[in-house]
Amino acid sequence: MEMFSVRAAGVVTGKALRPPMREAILDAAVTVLGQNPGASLAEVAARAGVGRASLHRHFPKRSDLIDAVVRQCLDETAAATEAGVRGAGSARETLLRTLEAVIPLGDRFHFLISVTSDAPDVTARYQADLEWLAQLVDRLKEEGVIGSETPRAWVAANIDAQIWIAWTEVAAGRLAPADAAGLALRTLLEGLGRR
Amino acid sequence: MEMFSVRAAGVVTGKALRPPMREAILDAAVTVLGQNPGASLAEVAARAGVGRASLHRHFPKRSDLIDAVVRQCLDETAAATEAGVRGAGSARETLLRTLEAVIPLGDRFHFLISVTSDAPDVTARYQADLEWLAQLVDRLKEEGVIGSETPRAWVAANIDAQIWIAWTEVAAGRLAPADAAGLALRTLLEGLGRR
DNA sequence: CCCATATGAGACAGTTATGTATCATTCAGC
DNA sequence: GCTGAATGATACATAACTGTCTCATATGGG
Repeated sequence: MEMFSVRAAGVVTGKALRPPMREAILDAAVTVLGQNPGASLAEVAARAGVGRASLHRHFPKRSDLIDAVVRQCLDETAAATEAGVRGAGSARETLLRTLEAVIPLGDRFHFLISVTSDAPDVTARYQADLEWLAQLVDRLKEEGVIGSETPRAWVAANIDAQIWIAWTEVAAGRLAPADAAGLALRTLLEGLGRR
Repeated sequence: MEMFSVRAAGVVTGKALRPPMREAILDAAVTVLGQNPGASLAEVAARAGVGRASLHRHFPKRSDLIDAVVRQCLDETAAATEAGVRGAGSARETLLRTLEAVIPLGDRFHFLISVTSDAPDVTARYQADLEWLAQLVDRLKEEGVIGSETPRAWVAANIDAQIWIAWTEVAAGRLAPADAAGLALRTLLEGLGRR
């Protein structure tokens, strides 16, 4: 079992890459709490390969850990969507690039949905993300990619669903990562019907 | 707040409809535990308007309550899909009628997904439902409604997602119940793109 | 009217998770 | 090698939930 994800920024100490314990705990929390929001901190610490006491040193209270994970997930999705927008011309291209960037973060998405945080700035950022998605939907309608009569909420919910489905299928090994975003976009716009 | 759903079978006692406490508890459990699987039994009892001790009289252990709710949800979805199949000719019509019947049970679906039961017969019935859905997908492909190259799991996941999205939108008041199944079917087969 | 049954309220012990504190150990840097 | 900071293990107190029990009450049928 590899304890630390590739994503964790390491500190070069000459030979080995030593990821800070904080990163290992956050990674474990995403996995464990995403799968079971009621999991104990002992489970998170075990998954991270860390003592329970050490977990409490970095995150004194359970809510501190939750908040930190939520914040990290928001940061990652924000960076991913920003990268998706950068250099994209049309709204359709923006959507495709966003799907490509966000689908690998499906577990982050799942965590944000399953866990409720009551920190004011967190909900504000979450609302901002929703607003950004709503504006993308409007642009898609303006371009004629999506029918103007389709409710905005319906479109947004379908985009979220495609992200979740694509990530699940990739994680299950039933879909090649490179094909995920394209299949999701085609399903979103053209459906499953025979063309 | 209406404490008992319309669905709860009542016992006619001359004047009033007096739903058995068991039904009230099961309804409350679907709502409360569906929203937060880690909720305490005290919350379930409060939602049902019942004392916590009375809840334990009907369901001695927490797992007994979970199992009973899962079983009820399976019964309801089975009845709904059976009603959907009855009298439907084509696979496409079967799909539409199934959507019409199942979308109102979206909270049941959500509960079945969010809660894990380890009772052997429950998992067997759950697997049977998945198998039934897989066969429907095959029939849809045979009829040419769905492209034969689309992976079965991808189709099944999309059907589940449409059910969930449609129920959510209806529950939020953003979609008329009568329009839900049709919109879901159209999105499923033709996508959101302008026709 | 009386009685059996079911319920609500409360007390209680057992279990689990949380958060804190202490102590020995390990590891990096000097 | 030495020192200090960080960690792991452990113990502990607290809180919350669970499951059981008892008792008072009400409600419906005979």
